[in-house]
Amino acid sequence: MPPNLQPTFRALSDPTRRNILRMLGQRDMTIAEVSAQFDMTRAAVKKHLVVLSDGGLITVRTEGRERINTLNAQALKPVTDWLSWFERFWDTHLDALKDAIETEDTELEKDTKDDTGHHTND
Amino acid sequence: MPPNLQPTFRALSDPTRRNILRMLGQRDMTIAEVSAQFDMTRAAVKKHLVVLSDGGLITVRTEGRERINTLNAQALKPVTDWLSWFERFWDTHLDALKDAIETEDTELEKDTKDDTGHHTND
DNA sequence: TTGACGTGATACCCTTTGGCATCATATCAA
DNA sequence: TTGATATGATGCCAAAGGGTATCACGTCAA
Repeated sequence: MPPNLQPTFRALSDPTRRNILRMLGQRDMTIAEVSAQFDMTRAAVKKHLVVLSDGGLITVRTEGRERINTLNAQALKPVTDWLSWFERFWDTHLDALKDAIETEDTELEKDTKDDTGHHTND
Repeated sequence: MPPNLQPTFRALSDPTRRNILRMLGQRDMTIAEVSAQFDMTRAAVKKHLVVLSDGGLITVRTEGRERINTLNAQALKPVTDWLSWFERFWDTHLDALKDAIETEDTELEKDTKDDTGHHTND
């Protein structure tokens, strides 16, 4: 059972945060280093980092008085998995996946309070 | 040059909208049909459909007095492409992609007003 | 010890977002 | 025509989001 997608999708919904992920994909950075790349205060960047952390997309380790932010790209896997369900609509060379897809059809997302699960499809 | 990712990521950031996409992946639906699946007013669902449309994820065609919503899964492609940049961190069997990835390294996202492009990395 | 430095935390602001209620408009069916 | 149906559009509201400014606190280096 995949973890809740919502915090991760939420984290990805902001361009600043997406850019931070790309930056951290190149090297670990302190908050100050990340902040230096943007036209906003350190506090604002810090907020973004918290959201990214909530989404599991980064981890933070303390090193002296610094906080090193590290990309945790594995947290993107549930997102790509969710998206892969739709690949059938543009990708034609799908074969073995069909079965897995079909069985997964009826299970829609149940990751937040407002998911009522009313889907009476099928 | 991929279209702006922001409207698409934005559209995906809400669980109701993600569920709508899954539903439309199974069959085209009118607004009323979509609304029937959720514990919210038609007006609220309509707003979600507008956001999905803004993100290019659905198309709408008029049929009599009805509005048929159709999934446009191709609009997810830029998202998966963006995410694929990170696959190197959990996927090991990457070979030919390495070069393409390297050349793409320096080009971060430029899809909104608040992307300052200050990235002095490299 | 004493600052400077890196960060956490909080309060406040304005805008966006997700929801509702309501009314207007167009179409289908008698 | 007349009424039910399907939708569009608008205004309102509370909450969330993205920023700022500011202060407190631990850490490093003299």
